[in-house]
Amino acid sequence: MSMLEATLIHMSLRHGILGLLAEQPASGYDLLSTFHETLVNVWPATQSQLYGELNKLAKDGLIEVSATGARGRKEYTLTEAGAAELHRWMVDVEPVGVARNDMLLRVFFLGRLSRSEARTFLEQERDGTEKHERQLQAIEESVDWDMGEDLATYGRIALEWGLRFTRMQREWAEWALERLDAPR
Amino acid sequence: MSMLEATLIHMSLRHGILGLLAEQPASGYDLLSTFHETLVNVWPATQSQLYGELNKLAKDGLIEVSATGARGRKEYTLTEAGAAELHRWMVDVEPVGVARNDMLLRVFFLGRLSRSEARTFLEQERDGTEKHERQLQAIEESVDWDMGEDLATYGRIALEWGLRFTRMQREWAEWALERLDAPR
DNA sequence: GGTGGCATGTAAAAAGTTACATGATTTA
DNA sequence: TAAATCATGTAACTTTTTACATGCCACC
Repeated sequence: MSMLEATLIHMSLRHGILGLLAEQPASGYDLLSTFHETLVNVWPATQSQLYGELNKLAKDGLIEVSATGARGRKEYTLTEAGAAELHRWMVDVEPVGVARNDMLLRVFFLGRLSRSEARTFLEQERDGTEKHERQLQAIEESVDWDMGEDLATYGRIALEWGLRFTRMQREWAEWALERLDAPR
Repeated sequence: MSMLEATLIHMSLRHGILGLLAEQPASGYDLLSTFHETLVNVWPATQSQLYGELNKLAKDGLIEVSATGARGRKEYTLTEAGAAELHRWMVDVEPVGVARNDMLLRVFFLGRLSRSEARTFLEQERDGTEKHERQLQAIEESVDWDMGEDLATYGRIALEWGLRFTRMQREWAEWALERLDAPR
């Protein structure tokens, strides 16, 4: 694969790391916390994947070790090449959007279940979504969004997506349950 | 890995195939059409993946070749074991739900862009979502939903999710654009 | 006789998950 | 001094994508 082609492929974990390091230098351990705490609903990453990608990014010159600390800690900093790649991904690469929804896949096949089983399925979906909705509401209320940091400013906008998504999905499940009882 | 554990892992492509074969026997080619036409927004599958999975499913006894036709066509039928596995997945396996959204990941990093670039990003998102919304509306209007088939009955419920999702996301992008111009 | 659609497959690489593995440092 | 946390890595496997590969059959 040529260098030109290499710049066109996806790898959003890579860009998630670059985006976080654009805010401030961090270790793999630091980044893992952020992926688990802040980005878990948007781009989950495992420890294994993260450490592997950090080494690849360093090898590719998009990040570099800017400090070493106790316990083998390596603090990474974004390079100019890394900042350029982040910017390119932000403005030139069209988002893929959401795909693959195993809940909706089941919905297509609800005809294989009894009416009662289908109702239980949709009720569980409604309740699970409502639970998630309340978790997001709790985050909204607990975080200080006026702190002036970019990640908070735009994190609030991402959270709004989640709040609207969970409300939408809960209402959809309620609608589907009504339709199930009066399908025709 | 034991047989017991094997029944607990994900593999929704597998269950997408089982679900479609539960409606009626079909060849890989038939199934590929359905994945591209009906399930593309829910569970995309490539030709390569599909044919490979069909052979695995046959080997595992969840489907079987019920007829052969011209050009090497193999028509598959769901076995009892396959129907049982489909049912198990429908009622016993909790949906994973939506994860990984590379559009929202970019939103977290919008602070790295100029105000103008960030606005362009959100406008593109709004316009792209609106286009998708209109495509789904066109499907809703063109399909005969009263045909009495399960896949249509529940496909309509899945489509409703898409209609509500695209409306939600378009409205969210509009909200985000307003907030961008009056952020504080 | 050529084109388009029907029909199935393999190979290689990328991306993601789970489990295994090790060790240092801080804090109670 | 024991437990919790910090800290990084490897190995095996699964899932998904992209590209390559082949050939039959119906229709014009």
